[in-house]
Amino acid sequence: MSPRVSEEHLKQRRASILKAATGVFIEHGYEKTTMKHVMDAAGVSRGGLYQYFSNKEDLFEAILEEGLNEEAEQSLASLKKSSTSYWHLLMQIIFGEDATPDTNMDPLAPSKLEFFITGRNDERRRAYGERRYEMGLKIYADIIKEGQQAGEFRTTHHADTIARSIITFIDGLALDHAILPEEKVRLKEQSELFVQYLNYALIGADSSS
Amino acid sequence: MSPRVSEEHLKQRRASILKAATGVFIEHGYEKTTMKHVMDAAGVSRGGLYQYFSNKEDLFEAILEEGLNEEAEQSLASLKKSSTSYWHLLMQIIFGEDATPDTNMDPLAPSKLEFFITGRNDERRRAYGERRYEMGLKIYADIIKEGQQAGEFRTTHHADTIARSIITFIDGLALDHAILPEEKVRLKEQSELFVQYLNYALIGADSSS
Amino acid sequence: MSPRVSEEHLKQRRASILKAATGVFIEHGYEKTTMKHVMDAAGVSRGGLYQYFSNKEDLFEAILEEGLNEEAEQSLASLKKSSTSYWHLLMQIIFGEDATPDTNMDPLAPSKLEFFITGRNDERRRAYGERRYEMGLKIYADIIKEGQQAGEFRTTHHADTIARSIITFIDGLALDHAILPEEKVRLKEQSELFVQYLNYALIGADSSS
Amino acid sequence: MSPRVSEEHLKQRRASILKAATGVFIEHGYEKTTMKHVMDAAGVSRGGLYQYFSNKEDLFEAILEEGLNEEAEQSLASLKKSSTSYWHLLMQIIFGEDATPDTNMDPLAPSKLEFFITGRNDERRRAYGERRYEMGLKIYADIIKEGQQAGEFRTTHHADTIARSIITFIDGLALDHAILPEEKVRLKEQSELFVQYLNYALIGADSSS
DNA sequence: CATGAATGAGAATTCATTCAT
DNA sequence: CATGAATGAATTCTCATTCAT
Repeated sequence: MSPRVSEEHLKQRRASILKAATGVFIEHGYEKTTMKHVMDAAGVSRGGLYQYFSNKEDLFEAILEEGLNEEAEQSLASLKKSSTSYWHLLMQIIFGEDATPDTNMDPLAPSKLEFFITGRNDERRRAYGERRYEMGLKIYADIIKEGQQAGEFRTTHHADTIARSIITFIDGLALDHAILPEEKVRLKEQSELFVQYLNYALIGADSSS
Repeated sequence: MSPRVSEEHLKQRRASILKAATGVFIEHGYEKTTMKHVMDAAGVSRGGLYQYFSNKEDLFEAILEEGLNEEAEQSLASLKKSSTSYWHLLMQIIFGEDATPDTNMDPLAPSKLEFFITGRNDERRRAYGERRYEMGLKIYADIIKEGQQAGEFRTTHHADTIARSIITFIDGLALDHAILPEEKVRLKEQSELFVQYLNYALIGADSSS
Repeated sequence: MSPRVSEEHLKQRRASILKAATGVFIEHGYEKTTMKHVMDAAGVSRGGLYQYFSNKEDLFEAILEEGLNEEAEQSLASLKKSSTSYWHLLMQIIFGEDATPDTNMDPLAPSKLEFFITGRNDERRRAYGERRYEMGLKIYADIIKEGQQAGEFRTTHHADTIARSIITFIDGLALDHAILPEEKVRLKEQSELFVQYLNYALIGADSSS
Repeated sequence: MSPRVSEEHLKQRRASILKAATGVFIEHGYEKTTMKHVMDAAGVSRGGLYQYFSNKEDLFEAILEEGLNEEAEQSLASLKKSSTSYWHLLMQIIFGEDATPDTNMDPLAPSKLEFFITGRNDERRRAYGERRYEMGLKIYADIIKEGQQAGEFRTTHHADTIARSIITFIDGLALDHAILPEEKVRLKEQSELFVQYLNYALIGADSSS
């Protein structure tokens, strides 16, 4: 009744395919990646691959979900540790643990953009994208709202609008970073300026970093 | 022998293909558009189409160039008329004639993003994207610099950094607008907030809209 | 070592697979049915299924054999009970117990036709089909011959030819019934006409039902 | 504007593909035939084949239509020439020009049966099959009706029912002929018996062979 | 015996691009 | 110049069957 191959093995295999696929997607991008690429990278047969993921879209979404889980855990952890201030918490969520603008970017980000842009006319994909957007939005908006209630942030602007702007900016950066070489995007400088923007919008005084 | 067909005719034919193709790219996006789509929309034969544009990429770039020309002319014209202030000029370039944030977006924008994102590993395309980025950057940077020299803008930030951020923000908006329904992006609200910040960063007084 | 699992159990398992498979073949037809369909319907694992039947063909033939056994038993039983007349016996074998044309048809018939038609170029399948044909033919032919010897049937036509015609007609009906909706085939009317045909061929007088 | 390749050439090419495909379908049957088979037999490239027929189903239906046209013309021609009697006309339509049961059968018949049987759960195919059935039915039914009105045929049975039985019988013969070797089907003997009965049912006199 | 993961041959279909007319 | 027939490389996906556990 129970599978002869340990469930652990299955999970590992799935994970290894996912990992290999992630690498492939990073290298070739979503559109250019073929199932053959993944097969070769993961060392799986055609049928084996399709056993785990019924098509490229499914495969990519699985990767997205994985990422989501990681992010979620991370931000949750952050939330708890960062008692100092809502501002600091926000910075942590945006820039990671050290709350400081840096040069690192999710290497899969370009493919993600591709995935959603090329699929913008597909109902299913679109809905999926919207759900993800809402989730991200909520995280930022909630913190901002709490900060406003706690009196740390000013209420001049809707928490929602600011949250949206955070996403917009991050998306914009990801986009430019995907297309342009680092020396043209100047991730760090732009991020710093953006932090100032947020500081202005949330706190008002010019106490930038 | 002089050409059989008047050069004028050729130009017109080319323009009509370009126009039809633009519509097709807007509707289907870059990747999903096939040469057949364009042929049908433009009422050209396969061979005819290839006579003018040697492949899909070439065709799309031609459309991009056309757009560039229009924009260039427009901004040049704007430049001349807008004697009032550099601020007003900047707004005009960003938001068009009326210098006011609105809901309109270049309908071809999503396809442009597609074009550059999916082609990010292609040397040729990448170089082309960079050139375009530089051109856009220069326009914003120049105005900001001039505004700074004229004393209208403060020099707290590098003109260049602000110019980049403008592009990043616009790209981010375009991206989200491509993927999400308008009620989720809130183009106008986001734009207004951004303008407010720009005003703060360049001029300083908190004279929000 | 004696077998671990009782032979009874094995038989039952086999029978349950066969039953489930029959349902699947009826629903999807022979070609469209996949082993997966059968597995799911029978609640057997892939390996389990192959333990009992080494491939789809084997599985289907097993079903055919089962059917054959049933039919054989049935007709044998009929043979014994029906002492009234050879005519009545013939009707019973063709139309079942009540010896009357009705609307019922073997639901598996369409798949059987598929099986033999699509496999007509396969030596093995062809031979199998021929054997079955011969068996069916013999049953009809024997009764007719006996009826002729008993003087009940006239000898104008070869028993063999009439027997063949019975099969041809039944096959034709099964075929049309498989393809067309009942209201187009008119099973009953056609059957009645056919009975008349037989009556004509065997007895001659127009004493139709 | 007009094609550079003569329309004649196009038709010929299409016809040649159709002819080659017919041969392939006769040899392998509908299901087993692949587009590759057709390509090779017709000496067309993959793309070329798909230019003319968008898939296997389309291709096969085109062949069916061709056949229909031929048959239609033939029967129409027959209709006109055969002034002798309705009976003779009927025989001509069933058995061809010479109005005599013989051993010839449409070599494509098995594939046709396959096509409709394996596609019996497909809405489109089913509808197509029904349409064809109706057409065939009408031809037979009309003649019988006319014969009845002319007093040549008796009205004991509905023209419609007899027409259906003719089709059923022919289908049954085609089926058995597809599966069994000629010496088992005995096309000729069966046909003769059937004709005899038809004669009895329509005319009544027992003028058997 | 049972299990179901893994295999891989094979089929269908699409589309950019070429080239004879 | 214009035309559209022809090409064929590429890709996706399916499924019967095998075999290690």
